[in-house]
Formats: sequence, structure tokens, C-alpha cells
Amino acid sequence: MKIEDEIKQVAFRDDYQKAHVNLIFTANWLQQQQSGFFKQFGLTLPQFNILRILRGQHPKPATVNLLIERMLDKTSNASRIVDKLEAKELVTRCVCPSNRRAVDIRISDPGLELLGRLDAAMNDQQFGVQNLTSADAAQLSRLLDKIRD
Amino acid sequence: MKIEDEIKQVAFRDDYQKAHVNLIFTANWLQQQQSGFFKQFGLTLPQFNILRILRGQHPKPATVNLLIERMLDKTSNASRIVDKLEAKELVTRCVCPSNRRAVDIRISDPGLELLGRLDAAMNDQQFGVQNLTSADAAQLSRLLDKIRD
DNA sequence: GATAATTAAATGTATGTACATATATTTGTC
DNA sequence: GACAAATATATGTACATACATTTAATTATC
Repeated sequence: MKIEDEIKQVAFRDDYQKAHVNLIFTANWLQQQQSGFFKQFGLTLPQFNILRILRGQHPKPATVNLLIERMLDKTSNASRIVDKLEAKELVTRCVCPSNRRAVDIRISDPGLELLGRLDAAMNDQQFGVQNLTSADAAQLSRLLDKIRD
Repeated sequence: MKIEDEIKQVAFRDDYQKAHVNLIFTANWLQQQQSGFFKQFGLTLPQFNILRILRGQHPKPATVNLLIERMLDKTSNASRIVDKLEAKELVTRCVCPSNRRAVDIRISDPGLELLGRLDAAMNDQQFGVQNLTSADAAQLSRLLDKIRD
């Protein structure tokens, strides 16, 4: 659906304003699609992202600092998201032996198992990007990179 | 900067996954740019959006329902955002005379004055979309509309 | 080696999001 | 006109975000 119809705004000042609003709107739409998906597995999107980083490190541990570096949203609160994952026993947390300020965070076996199920489900669920051609997708990334220059 | 460098991921599975991650990352980046901007004026992004809708209605009142319809994020809590704006005396709220279930919400004179200052400042602040050509911006909107089909 | 500065994580507070539920008013039906 | 259904908003709870502050451990400096 065209963005004008989605947000019931008759016209935009120019293509720049339209692209800007469309970007915010679409990313939001995507996040909602995704959070509905993750909810089936008892996770939120940020919790999933942290688990995925931990799997990337596995079997090495990660520290909170490393999680913050790798997270898409740098300013979010990794420490409290790990709290939630620990409560669900998807990760373990223990004081780092070589630096007792830091904590070693590891994905647990149930955590790995959950991510495995999520991977399988995600292959059947492409959240709209499948509507693009491969060339479209590449072009989209090029435009987005240009915006952040 | 290319998305691979931004999030320190070596490679994506395909252009689809890359575009997807890039979209989420870029929209987040844009929102952070904006929220820093609005903070100078004592507003948050959703508060600004509500004020802008109210100005569009002015001098007619808006109801909470109308705000929800027009907001980019449909599921957020308009009622509590209006609470914050009312506390700052940027809007007024009173029971609608013709339907006492509804509340009439109006932007106040200080609210209009604040939006006026924001408009001026926003013309000097284009948040990255100015890096695109006009044709790029139009193409971006076309791709985003396609994703949400 | 005591003390200051830095670093790593956790905590506090205000705001917003998502979703369920509650309260009050209006509308529809018998 | 009583009572059920629908409507408009507000409230409650859990989670996340944004940013400042605190606590504890380590490193640097004298």
C-alpha cells in the first residue's frame, strides 16, 4: 500500500519528506511483524538479538560490553535484557575469573535449542523483503547506506 | 558507512537479509538523530507527532481516537502521551459537550508557538535524506511500499 | 603501597510500547 | 424505559529505551 494511504496524509512536501516518513513507518511495521513472530517463542526482539550474539560467541563467553557493541541499538540496556534471559534459563551469567568487574555471559543448551527452532521458523517467514527482487534489495541497501553517510 | 561495517558483521546470507537488517538499523539511526533534536525543545518524538496532528486540526479539537488513527505507530498509548503534553500546557483537554465519553484535545497557544520554532529549526536539519537525490528518494519510497504489500 | 582515575556492570527514574482490563457514556433492542 | 452491546477513554502490568548515577574492581600515578 502506498504510504499516503497508510497514514492518510494527502501529500508530502517533497520526495525527501515522503521517503523519510516511509522509512520510519516501514521499519516500525517490520518490527511489529517480527515481534509478533518472536512472541510465539516467548522472546522479544532485543532478547533474540542478544541470544544471537551469544550464539555467535559460543562456546566463548561474552561480556555486557561486547553485547552493547554488537547490538543494533547501542543505547539500550543490555544488562536488564540479560536479566530476563537468565530468568528464562536461556543464558548463564558468572563473574569473569580474570577480571572480576566483568561478567561472562554464555548461551545455555536450552537457549541454543530455542534459537535452532527459531532459525527453522524464520526461513518460512521473510517479513516482506521477499516482495523485492534481489536487485531491489541490493538497491535498497545502497540507498540506506547513503542516508547514513 | 556500509552496513557491514556499522554492525561489524562480516557477511549477510543474501541481499534480502542485508536489506532487512539495514532497514531496521537505519530507521533506528534516524529516530536517534531526531530524538536528540527534539530533546532540545523538551519534546519526545511521539509527543511531537501528536502536537503536529493537533495543529493540523486546529482550531477544531481532536479526540484520542483521531490521534490514534493518525499516529504512525497505531498501537502506542495516545492517552498517556497527551497527559505529558497537558502537564507542559502545550495542549488542553476537556470533555466533549456533544459526547461525554470523548475528550476534546486542542493545541494551546504555547504549543503552536513551540511547533513554529521547531519548523524553523527542522528546515536546517534534514537527517540524512538530503544525501539522496530526489530520484533516489522516490525510488526508496517505491521499494518500501513494495515491502509492505 | 596508598590514592586517584578509569572501567564494567548494575540500578534509578522518566518515558514509551504492547496488550489486557476497567470505567463511564451512549446506542440498540426488547 | 430497562438492559445488553458498543464506544471512548483511562488504567494496570510487563517490558524496553534513554540517560544519569552508583557500586565494585582494576589500573595508573605519586
